[in-house]
Amino acid sequence: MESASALRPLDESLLRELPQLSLRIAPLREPVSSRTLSVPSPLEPNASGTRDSNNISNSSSNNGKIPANAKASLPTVTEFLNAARIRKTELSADSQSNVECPPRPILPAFVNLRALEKFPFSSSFDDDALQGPRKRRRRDPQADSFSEHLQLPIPQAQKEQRPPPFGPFAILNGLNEPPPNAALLPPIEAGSNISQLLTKPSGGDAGVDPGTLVSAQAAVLDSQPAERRDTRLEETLRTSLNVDEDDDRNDNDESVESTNPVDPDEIPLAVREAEIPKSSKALLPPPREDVPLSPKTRGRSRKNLRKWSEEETTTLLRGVIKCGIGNWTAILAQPELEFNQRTASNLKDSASDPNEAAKQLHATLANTLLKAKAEGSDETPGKIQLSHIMPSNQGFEPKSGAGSPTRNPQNPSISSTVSSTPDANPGSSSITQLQSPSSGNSTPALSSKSRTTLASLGISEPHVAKTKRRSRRPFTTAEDEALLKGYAVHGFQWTLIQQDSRLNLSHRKATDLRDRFRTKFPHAYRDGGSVSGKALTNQNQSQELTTGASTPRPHPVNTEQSPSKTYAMTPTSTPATTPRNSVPRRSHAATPSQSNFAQIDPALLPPPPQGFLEHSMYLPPAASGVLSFSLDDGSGAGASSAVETPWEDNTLAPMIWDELT
DNA sequence: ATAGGGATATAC
DNA sequence: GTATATCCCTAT
Repeated sequence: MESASALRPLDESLLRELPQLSLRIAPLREPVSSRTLSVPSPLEPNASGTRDSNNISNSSSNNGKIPANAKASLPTVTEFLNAARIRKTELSADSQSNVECPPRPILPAFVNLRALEKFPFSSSFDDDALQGPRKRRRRDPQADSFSEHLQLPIPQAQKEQRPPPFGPFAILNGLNEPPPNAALLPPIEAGSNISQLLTKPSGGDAGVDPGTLVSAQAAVLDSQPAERRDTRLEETLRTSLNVDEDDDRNDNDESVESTNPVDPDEIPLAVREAEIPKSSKALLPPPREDVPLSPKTRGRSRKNLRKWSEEETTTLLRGVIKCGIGNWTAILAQPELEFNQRTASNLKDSASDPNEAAKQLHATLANTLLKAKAEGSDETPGKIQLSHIMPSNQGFEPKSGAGSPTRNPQNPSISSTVSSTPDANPGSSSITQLQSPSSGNSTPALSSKSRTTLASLGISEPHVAKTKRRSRRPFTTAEDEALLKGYAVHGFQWTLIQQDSRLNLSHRKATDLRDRFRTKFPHAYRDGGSVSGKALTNQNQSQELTTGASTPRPHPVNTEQSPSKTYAMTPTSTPATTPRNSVPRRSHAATPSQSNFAQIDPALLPPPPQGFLEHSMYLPPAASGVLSFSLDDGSGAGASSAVETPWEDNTLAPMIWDELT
């Protein structure tokens, strides 16, 4: 293992260089050829063993011994090709090459099927090919997206943690509490320093910050009457902050509010907070002059401490449900949600510190959110938020999309929550999700109680519910083919298949792939056997996989290119190689390669590698030559011809690795 | 990470 | 209502 890993780099480098070398010097090629040869022959580890032991190849040694590692060490397809080419050239030049590689004969045979599947060959090649580009992107869209989007969850902890944006602000908040003594508020004289400061920053004291001012004010007086002080303060603030509005405001709050054209959201929080909502007025003694105002300076007077009515709380809850916790601004922006001049900050505060009346609601909300978070981990919070808000916005795919949006042309749904790509997907996945409510299970996650509560609130369905289950997306023919290919290469390693960039199955979850394979090729899945061509064909047309297994075709005819291909891949191993079916599929997982393919019918298997590759179509004749070489040089030309014939019948379409290269 | 099995959605 | 595919959760 270790050696293998270590060696590999060398091998690669060698390979790269080889072509040159080989061209130049005949003798040199040997190492290469030998290497290639050694690699593939997993069929008979023992046989290879002789080779392995020595110099030649690291890779070879690997094969026999360690499957897993072997992969890494094994030559990649590219390498093979290169080697093949080289060799080919050499061959043409002289026959010696043949002599040199003893093992070759073996190679061809196993190369075909198995190679793809388990062998280092296949695996290695995958790795190489894949690794570069695909880098094992951990698809975890969920986690990422979730974390990103999810703003709320953890309600209290997070909230508490959040540091106040500003120092001053914090201070102001502190001031919210009614001063123990009214007198504490500093009177603000028009001419006072403070006012000056406010109005004219440039003034002497300009350097002072609001917080300082506030504290200073507070410190300052006791003597003055609260009202007065408020008034003054307000005026001062107003002057400094809202010059234009002075006229209007003087009279009363309402006028201010009603007249104020400015979008609430746009107004600085501090300012808005300062303003007194209509509802709140009732609660608070209306100061006459005071129109609330100032933001920074004055913190919020008692006026601002407006209690949250039940209605508001409910509204908040709804907003949270719709938009998600933490999206206070978004909630405020909801047209249907009216708050009494609450600011985003207010919403946040309320959420974290609900009054008694609303506690229950909050509790419910919290529960709901938590559940949603827990349950819908795969979903992005953002999605949750938006799903309901925008009626137009229908479906979205939670996770799969996030991971690899670009790859699958077929999945438009992937789109972000924002975008509305409801039906972009032919599969209609998006649509299906929305439907969920009807089925009745749509909101399994929520407890009945929660639901009831929500219902009472007028919230028919929490967005959460919708997102819960991904929309159903039937597997397409292309996907099935890719799956088969993936199976051929990776065996039961669904994750690898899923991550294999060549297969473009990233939009599916590994489990999805497994499920599909399980349903489509039950026999193969159970027995770890091969997938009969028939299965594929079936699947293309309709599925008969279930039965399909029963009718295996000895030689599936394959039409490679057409969508409906028959894959003859049966992972079977050559008879010699492996014990067959006995191996439970599990083996696949652990050592997918061998068990799977090996087990399958020998009849199918035998295809020579060359044929196989060539067959795969992608390779041009020349390429085939190369391959043949790579696969089994020795047999070389002669073999190739022989090989081709049989193979063609059996199609291993799946194995098209041209992509790999 | 994969296998097994349950739940749900969809098609017939 | 049944059959099936797909999705999902849980155990290992």
